[in-house]
Amino acid sequence: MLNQEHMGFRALADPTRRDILQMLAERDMTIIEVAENFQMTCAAAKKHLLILNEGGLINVRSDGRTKVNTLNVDGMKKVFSWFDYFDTFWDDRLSKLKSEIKKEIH
Amino acid sequence: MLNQEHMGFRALADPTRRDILQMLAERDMTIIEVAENFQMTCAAAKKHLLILNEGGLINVRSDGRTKVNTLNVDGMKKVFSWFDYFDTFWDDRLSKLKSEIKKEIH
DNA sequence: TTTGTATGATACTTTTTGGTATCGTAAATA
DNA sequence: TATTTACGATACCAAAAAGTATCATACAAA
Repeated sequence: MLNQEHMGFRALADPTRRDILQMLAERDMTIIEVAENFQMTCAAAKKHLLILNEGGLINVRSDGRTKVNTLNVDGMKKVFSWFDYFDTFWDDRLSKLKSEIKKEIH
Repeated sequence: MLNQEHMGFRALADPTRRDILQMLAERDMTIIEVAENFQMTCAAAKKHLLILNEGGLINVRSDGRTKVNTLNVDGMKKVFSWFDYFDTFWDDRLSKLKSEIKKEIH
């Protein structure tokens, strides 16, 4: 196991885990719900959730006797911000934002 | 092999490959230069460059008898834009950008 | 106790990573 | 022209990491 950044990228390398994250962006889910939605066993879902957790991309909260998995926005931001290094290449994205903001101002 | 998006994320899963990308953001490099910079054999470097290429994150251009590896900005943007799905969670990042752009305008 | 939830522990297979060794080719030069 | 050299591609192998599948366990609540 390397650092947190690496674990985040590693967690994102799997398509199922990326889909789980997008679903968690919509609503919190128990492990059972994840397993049902992605047609896998509970044990398999557990592993994906564990890796997502180790990557700091999700949190787990106890709610009575069930556990609820939620998106960890800060963890997502950290991975997202790795791309900051390439900011100089994002000009069009920036200029798009600029024109939108100018519209907003006027 | 799945789709291009997946190959992009897969390519980013390795720390060495992320470092290679950051270096390519600074300057183009031959395979030999990559191998030297990361203290690995040419064969190992070749494999990383191949995976980066399959992920659409780099391009290779022939220059005389040497081959030059360059950052593929469009490919990088495609992976980067996967995070658009989570835009609603990025508010503070957006407002930070906004205030910077407003400063720039005035 | 039984049931629904969740976790742990293995065992097995596949993929990834990096090494050595080899081969091909284009260009410079003796 | 023949040879050497630089650059790079490929094949094969071993170790490590990751993915998959199954079975056993824990535990609270009805």
